[in-house]
Amino acid sequence: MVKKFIDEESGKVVEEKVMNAITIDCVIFGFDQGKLEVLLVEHGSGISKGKWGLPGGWIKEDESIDNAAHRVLQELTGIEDLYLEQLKAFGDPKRFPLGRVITIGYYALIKKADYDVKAGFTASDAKWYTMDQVKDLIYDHNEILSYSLKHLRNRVRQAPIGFNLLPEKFTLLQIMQLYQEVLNIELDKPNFRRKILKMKLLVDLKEKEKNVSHRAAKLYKFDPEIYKQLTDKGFNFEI
Amino acid sequence: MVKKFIDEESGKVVEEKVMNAITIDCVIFGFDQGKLEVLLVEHGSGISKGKWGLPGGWIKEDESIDNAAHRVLQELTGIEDLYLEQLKAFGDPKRFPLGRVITIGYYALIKKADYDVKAGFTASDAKWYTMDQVKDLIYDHNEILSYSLKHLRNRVRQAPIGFNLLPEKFTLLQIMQLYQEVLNIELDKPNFRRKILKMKLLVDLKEKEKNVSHRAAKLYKFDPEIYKQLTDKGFNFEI
DNA sequence: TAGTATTGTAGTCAAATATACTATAAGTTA
DNA sequence: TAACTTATAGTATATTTGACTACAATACTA
Repeated sequence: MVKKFIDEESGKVVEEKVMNAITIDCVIFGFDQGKLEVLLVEHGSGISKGKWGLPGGWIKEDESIDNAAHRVLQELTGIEDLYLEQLKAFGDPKRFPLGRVITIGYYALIKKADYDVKAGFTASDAKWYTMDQVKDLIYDHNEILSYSLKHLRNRVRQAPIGFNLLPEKFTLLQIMQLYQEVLNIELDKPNFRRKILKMKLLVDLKEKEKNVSHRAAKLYKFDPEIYKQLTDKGFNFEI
Repeated sequence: MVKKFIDEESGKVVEEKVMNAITIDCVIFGFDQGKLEVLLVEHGSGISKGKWGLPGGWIKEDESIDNAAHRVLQELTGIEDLYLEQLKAFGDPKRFPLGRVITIGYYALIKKADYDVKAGFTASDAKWYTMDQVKDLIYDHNEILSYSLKHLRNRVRQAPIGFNLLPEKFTLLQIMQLYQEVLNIELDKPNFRRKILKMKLLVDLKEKEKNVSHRAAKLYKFDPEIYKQLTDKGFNFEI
């Protein structure tokens, strides 16, 4: 690991405390068949070869951290527009075995049904894991993952971000199952319907789901514009 | 700004993208006479001489980010135990005029009445500002400050952290005024009393305030142990 | 084609909570 | 002692939540 560096102007070696290696690591959440999933990658080389971890990368000199995260995700998944939010920085001096590396954790929510996320992966393998399938990850990635889940559980109740895990068009039951899974709670169907419809946040698409072996449910979509108008009027999303 | 560095093993100059200068900046909140305040420092030297900004410092090679933040605050204020939480990392490539510096923002809540916070400041001057007194700060510190205020407003409603801004012993009116100030809302006295007392979170100290020119109010304190017991039973703090 | 299973959707009712008040007590100050 | 300020108790109404019942619509299957 790098420990000394050169000051460009003076040419002298500068104290090592100023500089740090810094990376991005991203928790990519998906939702499939009622289960919350996370996308992990297998490391193809280096000391952690064969182990699984969060997808990540370096921050370039001329890009913002958010841009770096977007770029890394775009390279990995091919998806341009996804929900992406910074979690926090993780910087235990021993988190990376070969030296001091600070990482900035992000989490992303993607509409798994609408994309083939693994398209962008090349050398290393990538795989979806349900939360209880996740075992030992490299470095402190288990900590980052559990922190992000905790964070997601808070955020999902305060802001309408859960929709980013569902297809563009969804049924009320799908949202409810999403909340049940993410928050690990049981919800009452009629009560949940009433609560979410009363917000007047969802657009009734006047369509019904197809190819289901039961009575087809109405399809809705989430409209960010409507949400903005509501919040401007003082509306506060809460589940 | 430093742009190249040496790999210790090979002795070669390594690509510059890997390393970054990284700092801590801390928003220190206080509460005095019904007003939320923030502690700013005047820069005594360098390109930002004479300007005001958030207190900050470098992260050392062998300390965690949290420890760095604690150390920086301890050096500045002399206070060991204060409420300190990481906000997020700020990394716009242009945020620092002389080169790429990523900063990790923290915010702290201190019991202003119980300490003389400015004791630790030496060279540079330090001063408390109410939120509306804050003008142009250096770099992106206005952004960090406004982000931290937004974050505080969310957190203060979800967790009993507001008490960290009050003296050890406080009255119900003091808490209420704190919430009114931080959240910028009006509250009803009897209703607020009932709500907070019903939580059974506060310890009645069987004491009354002194030297007040009106009927003295009962004093209470916040007990983290009680809060822990309540949360273990499923209690959820919410204002 | 009748029956059964599954999910969607509407409605009811009591309990809990929030909100807007009024009233009074206990002090301080003039 | 009167006027004033703040603490504290209480009340009445609206709103929300939670548990539950009922029934409609559709698909499958015997």
